Amino acid sequence: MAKRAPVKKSATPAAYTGRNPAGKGVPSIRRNRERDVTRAAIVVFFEKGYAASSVQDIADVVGVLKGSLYYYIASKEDLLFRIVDSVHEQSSAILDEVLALDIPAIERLHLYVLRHVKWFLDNVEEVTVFFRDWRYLTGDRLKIVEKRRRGYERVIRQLIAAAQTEGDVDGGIDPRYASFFILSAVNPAPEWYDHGSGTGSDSATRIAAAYADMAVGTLVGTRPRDRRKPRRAKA
Amino acid sequence: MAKRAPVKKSATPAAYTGRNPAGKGVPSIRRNRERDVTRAAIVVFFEKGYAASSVQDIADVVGVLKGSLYYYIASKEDLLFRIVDSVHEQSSAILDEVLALDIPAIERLHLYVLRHVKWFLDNVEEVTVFFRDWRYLTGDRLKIVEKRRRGYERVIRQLIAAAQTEGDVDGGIDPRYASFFILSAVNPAPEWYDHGSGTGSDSATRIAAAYADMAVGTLVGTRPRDRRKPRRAKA
Amino acid sequence: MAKRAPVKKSATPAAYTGRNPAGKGVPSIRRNRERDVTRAAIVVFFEKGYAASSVQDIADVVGVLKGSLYYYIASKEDLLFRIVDSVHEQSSAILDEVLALDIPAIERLHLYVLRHVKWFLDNVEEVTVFFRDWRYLTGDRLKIVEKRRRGYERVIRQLIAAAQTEGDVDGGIDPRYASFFILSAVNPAPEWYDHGSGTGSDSATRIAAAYADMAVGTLVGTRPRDRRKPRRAKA
Amino acid sequence: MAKRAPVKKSATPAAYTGRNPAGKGVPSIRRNRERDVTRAAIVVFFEKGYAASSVQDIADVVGVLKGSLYYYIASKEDLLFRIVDSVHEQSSAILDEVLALDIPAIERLHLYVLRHVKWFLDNVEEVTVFFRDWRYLTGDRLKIVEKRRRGYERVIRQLIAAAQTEGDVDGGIDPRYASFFILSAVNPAPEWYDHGSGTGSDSATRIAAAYADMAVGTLVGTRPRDRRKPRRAKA
DNA sequence: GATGAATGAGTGTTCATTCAT
DNA sequence: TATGAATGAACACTCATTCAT
Repeated sequence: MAKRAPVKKSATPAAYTGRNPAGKGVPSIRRNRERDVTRAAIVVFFEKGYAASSVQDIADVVGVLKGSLYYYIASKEDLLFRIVDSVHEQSSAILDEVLALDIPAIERLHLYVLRHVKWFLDNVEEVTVFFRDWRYLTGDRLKIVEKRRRGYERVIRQLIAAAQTEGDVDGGIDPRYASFFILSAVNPAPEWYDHGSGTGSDSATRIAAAYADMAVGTLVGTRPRDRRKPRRAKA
Repeated sequence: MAKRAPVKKSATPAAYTGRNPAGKGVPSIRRNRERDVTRAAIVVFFEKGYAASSVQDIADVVGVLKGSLYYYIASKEDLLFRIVDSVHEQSSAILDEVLALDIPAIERLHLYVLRHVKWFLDNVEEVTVFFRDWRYLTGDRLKIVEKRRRGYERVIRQLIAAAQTEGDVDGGIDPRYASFFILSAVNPAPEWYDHGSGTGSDSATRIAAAYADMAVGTLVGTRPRDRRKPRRAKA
Repeated sequence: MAKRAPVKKSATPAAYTGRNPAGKGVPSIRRNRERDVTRAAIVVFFEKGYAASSVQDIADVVGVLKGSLYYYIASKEDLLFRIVDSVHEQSSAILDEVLALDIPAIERLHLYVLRHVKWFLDNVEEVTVFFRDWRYLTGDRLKIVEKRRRGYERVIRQLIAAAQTEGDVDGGIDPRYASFFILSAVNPAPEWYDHGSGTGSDSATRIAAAYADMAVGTLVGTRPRDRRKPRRAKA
Repeated sequence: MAKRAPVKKSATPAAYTGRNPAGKGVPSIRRNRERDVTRAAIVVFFEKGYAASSVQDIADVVGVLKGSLYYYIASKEDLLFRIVDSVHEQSSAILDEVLALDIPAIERLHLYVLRHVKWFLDNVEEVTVFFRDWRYLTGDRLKIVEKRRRGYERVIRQLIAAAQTEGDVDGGIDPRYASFFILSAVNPAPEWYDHGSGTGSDSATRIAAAYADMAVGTLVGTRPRDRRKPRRAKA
């Protein structure tokens, strides 16, 4: 997964994204404390929601005193931003990769939903925090995230419009609504998936496939036609 | 009348559910304070989220002292429950009405999504609070809401299954995933709608129609067929 | 019971002590509201303690709105003072009556404890409030009560001293300590009596008799006699 | 160390029961803050009563901000429980010590009252809080204390019964009433002692001796002897 | 790096009291 | 007489943050 951060201007140190070569000579025990803190934040935020989580909760999970956390973080919101920022990058990477492929728009869309949902289900906690709690950011960081979200939505919209141009999607469909619809359907997936029923976790791939099919169906289903449907899931 | 009353003490006071005869002769200025409080809570919760809202915020909007609110409410959570409960009843009413119709399942589904989204867009604030913040309820009230949600999802699932039996939906679709998908797509609608772009509010009906079409498309779109599509939106 | 109020300067209307001839012509339903309020206060204070009781609690018992209570009372403390004042008068009456008898001091003491405990057990609630919560009075009212208590203790002390003079009580006993001892033993009686064990309420007379015997025993038991009495204090 | 600790969390932290080695080298200024808080609570509760005391009052005495107290305590009630618990242990220790002696029951009783009152007078504040305010505990802690009290009373009762068996106490005495009587007499001792009159504090030993004598007198004084005894109860 | 202690502003909630009607 | 509404001060408690050590 090639990284690609269109905005990148975060206070986020390189170390935290884990992409430094694990510093030679630096005792690895040390370096991981920072990741531990982020991991703990993800778990706690996921379970209680950002607003209802306390710094103490996170300190408890890390196994460190509350005050000590401030060696690693600047503020509670800082932690949220790290998570949001990291998830954004992963998400963008997936999108970029799919967009770069030389296949019909409708197939790119299908593939994108497939990979997105799969990735989502494999990273339920942090991605849920991302989609649920980004609103609690403030100031510039909130603006950054809002901008990214709009950009993201725009790309999907363009993809749908392209599929229309290519004749695979009903011209009567409003790409804007459709992108809302699909993104909305896809994002809260783990909420149902995880708690709603006892669906085993190994079915992540199956769910992703079903979602991809349904997303495409949303677009093509309203058009009276003969063929259609790209790369179907075997399940 | 949420105050301590020696006689009756329902969690859902008559006044609030709107079932009192609205006392003739009583100056309307007085009678509405209770509604004012609930309205203020809806607005505040909608804007800041339940967890980040303070009772003070609500008092400020109502224009009374913080402590005075407790003449009308038992607790902050109480306020949330009122909203959630009220929205639930409206939502159920719509569903029940549609379910009672003697038309094919696929058409009931289409009609349901149409009305649901329309109602949603006409009541963006409280419905958003409902879908976003119900999680912050605790104890029995949380259990009640969770139970309702599961029941709700089950009804939609059965509707999809019925449409499958009636031959209008691809048998390969998993009704469980499909109900998740559609509910998820539909519920956060106003989130995009309201903030995402400057879509005029009079288009609520148009949006609802588009959503209904897409929802049905999700189900039928993956089935190779000729006809289909119930009651289409003219847009 | 002849009344005897050495201080009497209370806001307490005659009606409340119940000694008015129940006003002819005055609808008795009316007049009793005031007593109801005092009764309710006794019950509530007894159960929760003065400090932990709320005016709302009392209003609930009376069956009236909180604000309405203030037609009958000036303040919460006012209610406490009424109770304390009333109990004081009853208590004084018993003491005065016994003191007036022309019998040996030791017998007056025995009789006094007998009647005091009997009266106590027959009026557990208000008397308990009296002994437990008088401390919560403030200002002049607190001073009045403290003064009465000291006077009360002085009378008992003098009675003991008289019994010493009459040769019925060991001269080595300090009347001051003895009066403390006996009053202390006697006052919290209902606390044990009521809750401690399932002693039937009809045994009030029996208990009173036992207490009277023990109280006298306290004084005469240490009198030089043949053997017994372990390790005596040199004082 | 009453703060949230990931590792251990006893209701009775070592420091407070005084069982930690009082860390050599650690500046004593630091170590005592926790005790300071408890001491302050004792003083404040003693003077105003638990229910009428505010956490602010205690913070004022300690000389920290109200919120800072919560680094040391979990709740206001927690503070009360610490006091009650500590007093209970001291009290039990005295009782156990005396019970273990190989002397007649009546002498054990005499000695017990002697030591109990002496200890009481030497720790007036906390012991008064113990006897006066334990009722304000709630839930399990209340149950614990109630159970202990019953156990305590039972032991005294058995001691009296033993003294009866050994022929030192009148068989006509009801050990239950007698234990009530003596415990009641003894427990509020400091209440009179401290405020009632200007008795010097060095007389604690004298008072204790007098009380011990009177307590024993209570039991032996009613034993059939030559003359004396006015109007006895027939029971 | 990490601790232990403290801060101070804020939280939701309670409650005695007042008062126009 | 009694109500319904509001007040405003106080309450117990929380928490993100700071900082000397």
